[in-house]
Amino acid sequence: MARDTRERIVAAARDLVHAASLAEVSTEDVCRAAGVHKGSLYHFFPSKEALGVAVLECNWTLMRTMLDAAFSDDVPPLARIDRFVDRFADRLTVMRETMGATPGCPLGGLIGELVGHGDQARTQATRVLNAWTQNFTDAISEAKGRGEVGSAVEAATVAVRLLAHLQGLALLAMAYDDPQVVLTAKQDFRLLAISS
Amino acid sequence: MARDTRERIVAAARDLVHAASLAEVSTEDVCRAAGVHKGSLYHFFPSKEALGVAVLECNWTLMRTMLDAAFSDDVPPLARIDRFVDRFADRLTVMRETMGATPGCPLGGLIGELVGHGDQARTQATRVLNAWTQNFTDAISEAKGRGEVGSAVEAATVAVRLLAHLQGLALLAMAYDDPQVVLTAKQDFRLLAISS
DNA sequence: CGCATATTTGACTGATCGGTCAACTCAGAA
DNA sequence: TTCTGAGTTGACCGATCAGTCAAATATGCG
Repeated sequence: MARDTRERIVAAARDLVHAASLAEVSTEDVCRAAGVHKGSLYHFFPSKEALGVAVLECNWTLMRTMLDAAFSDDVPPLARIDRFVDRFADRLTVMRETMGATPGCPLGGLIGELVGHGDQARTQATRVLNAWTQNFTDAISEAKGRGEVGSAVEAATVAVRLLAHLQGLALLAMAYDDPQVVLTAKQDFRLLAISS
Repeated sequence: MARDTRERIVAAARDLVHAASLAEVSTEDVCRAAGVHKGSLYHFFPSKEALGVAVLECNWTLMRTMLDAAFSDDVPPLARIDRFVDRFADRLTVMRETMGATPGCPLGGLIGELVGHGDQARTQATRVLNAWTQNFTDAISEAKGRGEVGSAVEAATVAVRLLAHLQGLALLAMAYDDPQVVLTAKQDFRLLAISS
């Protein structure tokens, strides 16, 4: 019927997978939700795993959009990080209302699942993590130039820790069904970034 | 044949689940690995989900042992935390050699999966997280009494952040297939605990 | 229009899933 | 010795799984 079939499949899969996991969602579930038949799914994707990679790519595009908006340089670098945390928490809150429960990080959860699934999936997973880290690296680097964080700080190293911290908070937010848990990241990031 | 059948089932399930996820492991896989028949599994467990809860319980017992050893008061409180991180990393390293890849946290991964699976599972998951957090809370509280961390620090609040940080680092360790990633927690914990 | 290609259909496969069941074994109590 | 009940067996169930395929249809181009 339409040219957007592939996108509809990925979008449906994204929602279902985010509410559970790739392994818990069947290709038939995805087809039903997308209003599409099995053959169409396998016309666009060679395997379920490939669909999973496409979902990760889709989630990364959405995250990329959020990152670009939050990290734009209309405010000082550390404020950008705060802004990102706020929006990340907002998104968890919205999703909590949409589904019945707080989901985890749409990237972290899928990455954890795909990492043990072959080379392409693993490569894609680390690529996404590296790209995400880069946003933090840039912001911290700029803050360092402004003297807002100690000069002994190595931006790239700290950035990895910030990403890890956010991922862990997202897991706890899911476990306690409380998106607000991640907001503490705003203070925590400063503590992790200030000294080396 | 033996009275330890239930334990063999749980142990087999634990290994398989830790190397992948509960959803990716079938009851037949578990039975094969445990040298047991389907009926025996369902004699001890009413459902696959109940088996998952038992695996979480088993992993928690193992973690409890590690925690008791690491947090014994023969060294100052902050050193206990360091010791725990070292042993946690050691365990990931051993498991990396056993399987082909670095696994995530045996508790964190399963908790993330069980949280969306009904009341009993969710309750168990939060109970484990709370009990784990308590170890950090006690150590920080004692360090506070000794003046090793700022008096403005609320131990319980900081403890949650430490656990979150460790969980996030475990995810990244899995993604990058490098258990050493979690070792940075030793420095990070100090930064997170020192001020409030 | 006619033709080639891209997309969609929907029935189909063989394997595997979680779970059930009646029959069987065997240790221990009376 | 007999009885009992926990533990074990292995075949079996209906449902669902990921994936296939030939035929039908839509689309875009000359």
